[in-house]
Amino acid sequence: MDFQFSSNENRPLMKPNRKRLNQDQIRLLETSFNSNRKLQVDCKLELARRLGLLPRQVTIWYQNRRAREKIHTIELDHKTIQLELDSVLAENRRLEQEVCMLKHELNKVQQMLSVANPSITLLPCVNISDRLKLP
DNA sequence: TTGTGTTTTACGACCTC
DNA sequence: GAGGTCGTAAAACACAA
Repeated sequence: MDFQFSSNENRPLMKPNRKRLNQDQIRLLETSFNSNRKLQVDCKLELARRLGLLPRQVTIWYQNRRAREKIHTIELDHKTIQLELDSVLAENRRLEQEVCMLKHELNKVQQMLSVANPSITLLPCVNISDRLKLP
């Protein structure tokens, strides 16, 4: 394996000259990953042998693949929650409109009653709607 | 080209069993 | 202690300007 060195001679970096895995290597790793998210030792050694990689590289690939899957899952969850939130907000708007309309109707009925019988005490509709509010 | 954003490989620190 | 996650560096790559 090729190595490159840091320009800082006090702290030489031993970083391997990285090469991306080819499509065949990725295909085999993906197939293996889909059958088991956790890498067994014997499986790692077999994969490394078949792919011409170091067992350490197979380990790293699995770690990174799990991390990518986790990010993908979180993104999907986020989208799902966002859709649910949008739906709840839409329902909330609809209910608010309904409350407003009912308050209006109640007002009209109270007005009609008070005209028909002035001795009736009007209910403050604002209090009625307040009772509908959740804590 | 080249500047820039994204993806992939690799590793160290820390955690769990 | 082996192997996991998490955060990150940096190489590899894609692509617009």
